[in-house]
Amino acid sequence: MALGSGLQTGLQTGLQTGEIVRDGLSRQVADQLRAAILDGQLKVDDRLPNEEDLAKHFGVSRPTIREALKILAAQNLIRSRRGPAGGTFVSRPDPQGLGEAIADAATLLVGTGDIDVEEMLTARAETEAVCCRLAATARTEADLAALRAEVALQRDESLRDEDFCASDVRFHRALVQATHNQPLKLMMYAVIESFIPVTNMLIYREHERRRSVDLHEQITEAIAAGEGARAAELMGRHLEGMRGLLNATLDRRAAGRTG
Amino acid sequence: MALGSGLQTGLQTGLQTGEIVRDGLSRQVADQLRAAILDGQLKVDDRLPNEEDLAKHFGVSRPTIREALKILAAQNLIRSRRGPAGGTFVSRPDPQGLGEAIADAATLLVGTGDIDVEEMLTARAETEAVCCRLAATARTEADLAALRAEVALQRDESLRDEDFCASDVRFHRALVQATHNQPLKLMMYAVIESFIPVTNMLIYREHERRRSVDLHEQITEAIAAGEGARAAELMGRHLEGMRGLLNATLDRRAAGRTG
DNA sequence: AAGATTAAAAGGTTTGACAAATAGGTTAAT
DNA sequence: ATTAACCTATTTGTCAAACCTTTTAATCTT
Repeated sequence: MALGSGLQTGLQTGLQTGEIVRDGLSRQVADQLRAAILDGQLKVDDRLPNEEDLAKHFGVSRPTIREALKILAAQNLIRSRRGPAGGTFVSRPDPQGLGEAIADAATLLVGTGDIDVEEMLTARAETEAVCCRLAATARTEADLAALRAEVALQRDESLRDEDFCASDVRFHRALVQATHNQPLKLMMYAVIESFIPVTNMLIYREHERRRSVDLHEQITEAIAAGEGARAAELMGRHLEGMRGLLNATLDRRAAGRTG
Repeated sequence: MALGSGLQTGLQTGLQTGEIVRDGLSRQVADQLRAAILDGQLKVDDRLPNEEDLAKHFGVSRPTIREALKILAAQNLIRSRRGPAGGTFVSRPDPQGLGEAIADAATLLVGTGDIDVEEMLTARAETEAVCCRLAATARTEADLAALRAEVALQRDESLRDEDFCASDVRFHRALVQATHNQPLKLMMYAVIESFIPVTNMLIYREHERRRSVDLHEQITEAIAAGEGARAAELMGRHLEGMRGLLNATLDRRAAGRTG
């Protein structure tokens, strides 16, 4: 779309109405462009006018436009390239990028104690059980192969803890993939990219890994057999085990701090 | 923290190494500041140096610093105030803002047809069933009051469809709140802020609303009675009903397009 | 002591310029 | 004719220096 047509400017400059301004011309410009993208006025891969034209269109300077574009780029709504044939384009929405943002936020939330680990394990247990059930009916052979590959890797005793955790994350990622449900996948990014790493960081130092691998394997085979309920039940047991270990770990840390 | 101490600059300017630069000094500055925040070098409510000092510290210009700060502000990691005693501060992480980002992404995914409505309803059914089960044990009287208030509102036949949908969203929000599980709440933002509105937009024009309200009421009372399984089952039925209506709607639209 | 005035600090915005990357065409050499 | 090197225009990226607006706190006035 050429923009220019439907897109209103209507920015609130400080000089005019004196009404409540949600601070910042760049913010307002970003909001309007975002609205245009979400409304479908600007479609995926559409090219926006160049920065100078945008500046003219909105009646602001180029640095202000650039700040606005940076905001949208930070939200993965647009991307920019230099050169002729370059410019700013509407991005295809990308769950991956969103996952990173979620992971950052969740990391912070856990760090500040705003997220209780107990609650986190409950959320994991419930949502991953859902994935197990759906995966049991929707999984393909490729999905099973991916799950089994991670189990096999985790059986390697010489694997460093760090790599074990990475494999654990991939296992759960593959589990979600096996549901073949895009929206669920989107939601589960919060779990995969942040809750799982956080849990691992807390636990795996003292966790004998074999029990985890055994459960991973049993879950995989239950899914392969189409037994969703059993897979879900195993996942619940897996996380219950973690809950116990986690509490022990936290207790020991608390004791170490006071003693 | 005063910054300056632990924070390395080490930006890759175009003139130097010629190595792969992930485009943009502002991006690099933002990445470093973000890392400092996530590492805990910069704690919540810490004040960053003013923009001019940051520019000096990183060896870039003020507009570049401002772009970097806009990126972080867009991710709700920092906030800025004017005036002396003003400045840029590390924000308390805020699930609300993250939820909006998830909602934006989900809205786009639905808009571009990357999300299948069938899959969406499955995801809704499964995850909201989880909420029902947890809410049945964790809900407080205040939660029940909130749920009942929305049901009562929805009983009003003179309510405009638009307001009915808004109430529907609030009902589901209250349902999630009743689980008293922060991480689950975080995940459910995708459902609440985008999947539900999308579903409503597609359906409620032709939906006799009474059946929905009846189910909402039954779900609420099941939760009040602590019968999580029954609440989950009712929610499943609710969404199954929607699935039928939705297919009928889509079929009719497809027919109207060709005929 | 209470209120009005004012100065300073900080972010917000503008202007104008130059740098770097890159697609595409042009020219020169094979 | 083909290929390689080079130019050129376009667009984002960066910089520098100023000015504006908002907010706070110290100062002055009453």
